[in-house]
Amino acid sequence: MKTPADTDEPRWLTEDEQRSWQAYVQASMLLEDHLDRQLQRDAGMPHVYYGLLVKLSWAPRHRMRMTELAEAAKITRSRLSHAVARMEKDGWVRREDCPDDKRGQNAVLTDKGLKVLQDTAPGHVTAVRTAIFDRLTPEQVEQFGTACRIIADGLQPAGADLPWLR
Amino acid sequence: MKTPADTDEPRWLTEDEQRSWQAYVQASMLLEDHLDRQLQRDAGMPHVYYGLLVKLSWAPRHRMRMTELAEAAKITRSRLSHAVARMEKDGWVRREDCPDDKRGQNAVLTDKGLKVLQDTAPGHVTAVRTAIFDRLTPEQVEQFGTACRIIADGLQPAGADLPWLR
DNA sequence: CCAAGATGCTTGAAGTCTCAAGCATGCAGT
DNA sequence: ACTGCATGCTTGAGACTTCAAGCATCTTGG
Repeated sequence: MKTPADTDEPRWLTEDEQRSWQAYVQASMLLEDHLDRQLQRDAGMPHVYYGLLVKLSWAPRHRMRMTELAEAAKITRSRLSHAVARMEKDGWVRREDCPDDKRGQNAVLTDKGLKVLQDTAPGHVTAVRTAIFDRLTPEQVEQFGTACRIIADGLQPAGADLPWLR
Repeated sequence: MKTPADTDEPRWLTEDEQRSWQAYVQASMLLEDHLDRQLQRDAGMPHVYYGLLVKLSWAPRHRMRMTELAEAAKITRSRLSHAVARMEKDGWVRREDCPDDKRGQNAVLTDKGLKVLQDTAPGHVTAVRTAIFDRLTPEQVEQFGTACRIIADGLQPAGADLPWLR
């Protein structure tokens, strides 16, 4: 249960850090819960699935390799497999063999999937805006984004495309 | 699928907002994943459960009413019920009838639970620090915390203790 | 005191996610 | 061409969460 690094007394969080950390944990809990509920109610899908549809809609020809999509959405391939399986049942997404790599699969956004996304987007954006951006000044938005970017960058495997460094 | 409010074209996110939003989504995904993995590996529990043990350890006499605990941790009562059931099996928490309200239950942190928490805390704090606080300036920590607090406040039912207003 | 509704918590089923394992294909070195 | 390992993706089982429903206890108004 202990790694060598843990045996030394760690640097605990300062009071300020503790407060910010608790604020983050609460915000992220409430936010995920809020958006999941909103999307489940209005579109019958969890927030992550919505994100997947969005990524696909942004992609050229509305299709992406599974691994690529998983990385873009920051989820595991396994999770994506299950998610696509589910959305395939709903007819929102279709699998397609990859021409150049017989192991590969493309996830393709269907017309039905696109329509669902278009119908759902306004309500979802409103929810996000109401929960966040209508409450923050442009400066705060920027600061919040900067912090998030730094955190995200720190957590991406140093060279996600340089696996031999890991 | 549409509520009246959705029929008007919504205010889409500006480019800056969109960027901050994507940064947040990615950061929160990566972070939850990272901490869940760390705690699962080192202590056999998901991040939420760790949070519950922490709240209990902070409470007077190491015990809290179920509803109180659920609200503190920003999770549903149902989720808490399942979580406590699981941790009760592990012997980390014990249920106790509430003296003044026969419907009520207290969740009580056991000695074993406290020990698990103490053993786990250093590694977890280090993970949090490495992922976040060692990467942000004190000013950024403050700004990040402020934004999170605003978001969290906006999502708590206006008067969580004033249900008749909802 | 009683009925009716509110509150506190739990339950089971269905949905989702994780983890480890597995299959098929690609690729590098010989 | 062949072996051995890497890569791309899927699968099933078990863990966790959600949702709706349920039971028991309080509380309020008559």
